[in-house]
Amino acid sequence: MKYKILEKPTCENAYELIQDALRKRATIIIYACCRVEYEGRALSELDWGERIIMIKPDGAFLIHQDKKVEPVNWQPPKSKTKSYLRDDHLFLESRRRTPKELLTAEINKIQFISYANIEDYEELEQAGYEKDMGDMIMEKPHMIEEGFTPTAREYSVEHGFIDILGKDSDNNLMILELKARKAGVSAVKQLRRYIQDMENTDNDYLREVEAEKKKIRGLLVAPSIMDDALELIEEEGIEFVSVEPPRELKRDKKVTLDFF
Amino acid sequence: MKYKILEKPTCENAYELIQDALRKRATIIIYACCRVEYEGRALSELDWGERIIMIKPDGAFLIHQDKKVEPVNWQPPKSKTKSYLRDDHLFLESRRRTPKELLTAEINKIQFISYANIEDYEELEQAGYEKDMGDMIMEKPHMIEEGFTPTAREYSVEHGFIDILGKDSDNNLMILELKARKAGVSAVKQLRRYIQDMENTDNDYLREVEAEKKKIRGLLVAPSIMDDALELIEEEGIEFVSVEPPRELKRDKKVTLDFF
DNA sequence: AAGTCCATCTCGTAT
DNA sequence: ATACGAGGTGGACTT
Repeated sequence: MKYKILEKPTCENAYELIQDALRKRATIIIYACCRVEYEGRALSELDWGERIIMIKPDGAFLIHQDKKVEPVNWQPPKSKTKSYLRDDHLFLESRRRTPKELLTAEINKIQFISYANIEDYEELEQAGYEKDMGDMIMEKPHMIEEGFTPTAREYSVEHGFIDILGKDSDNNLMILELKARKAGVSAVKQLRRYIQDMENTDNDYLREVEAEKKKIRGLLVAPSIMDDALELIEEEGIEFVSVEPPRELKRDKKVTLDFF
Repeated sequence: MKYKILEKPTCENAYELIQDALRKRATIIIYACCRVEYEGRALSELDWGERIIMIKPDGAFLIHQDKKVEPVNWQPPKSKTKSYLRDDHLFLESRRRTPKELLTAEINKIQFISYANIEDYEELEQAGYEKDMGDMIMEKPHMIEEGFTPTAREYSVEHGFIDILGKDSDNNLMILELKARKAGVSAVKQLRRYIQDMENTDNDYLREVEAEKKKIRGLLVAPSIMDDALELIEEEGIEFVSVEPPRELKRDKKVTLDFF
């Protein structure tokens, strides 16, 4: 059986179905009137009302109201779900060990309940992120400027990691800060801190730079930049390079490569 | 009618039900085999597989796989949903204006589809957040230390907002950074920046402090602190004060107040 | 409409 | 297990 639905079941019948579904590691959907309590990292209470409850085979537990993308209450994957009957009501408990968290839904009326063993073997293919930008720049450094040579990725400094470190054609040190979205003031400040870190820290790159009396160039690499960030950049002598994050899915890329 | 379910409907019948549900501003749940494409802030593609699709009356559109809390694809509230039939398949489109985003689900087989006008008039009551901590400290400043007097909340400085600004019993300036969860290195760095901002900026507080030759004290206020953050705090001369975020719901509070 | 910041952020990944 | 950072972050709030 692929799925099962009960309409307006008694709490007892719903309880049986849930036990069955939990054993079979199925995905459960319940449309019911419930009251919810959560205690763990924070504390919350939601009075009686109709909601959609979803319990996934990985232990994820979601309670959705009829608005917003996010569930009103939830537990993450690997939580343990239990159900029991008490005072003519159906209770659902989802428990997590670390951190210790407990979500309890008390149900008094069920419109419908279903479970299904969902068949899905696909994963989301996506593009357009900072990592994709970094990959692209490492592969095609000339898109930053002619003669740019990357020397390190995720280079650790006092205040974090420099996305890409490299040299220009005159052997000046280049510090690249990548943003996949419009860059704001915070990105400029971050880059400024990295530049200071490189100036202050005693390291191989800096010694080389000093020995050759070269400059340290800071480059903010993003598709676009906010006005106030642009002002700050000019004050700081930082450069801005406009680069769009690549919008090519791996699957499409593979097809292209296979083609040649 | 409160809700409606169709089991194994044709795409045509499902289409009719969806049109009906969208008119009635109902919440739609579909368990179906689909393919999904998204283009907007990023780009993604999800090949054929069974998923749960939820469309809420506020325009929120969610596609859930059988794992994780977060939907694999989604659109936020106020998105516009359209559905149409093409090549024997059912298409669902959810469109957003700013930023321009489009989510398209192509459905070839439906296990079941339902819609319901959910009755829920309750909102989540919650406690245990940074704001609650701030409220509590403003009300009972002595919990920071004897003689502490708050003078400002959300005080704007160069790099952000100081959670609480105040004075100790010797009239030294105190900068409080609040964290409702375990504080890490980043919280210390944030506080350090605020202290520097106050030292560098020409402002009333500082003039007063200088005139009286007083100190500026930085306090990290959180339930606990990570080891590396504690090391950094000691280096920086910042103080740590352990405060648990209050865990009292407004409803309970009101009841308590009514009682007396 | 755009910016800012918190969150039971979630989720991946490195340690 | 824990720490750290990115995210189509979402969502509330301010400007």
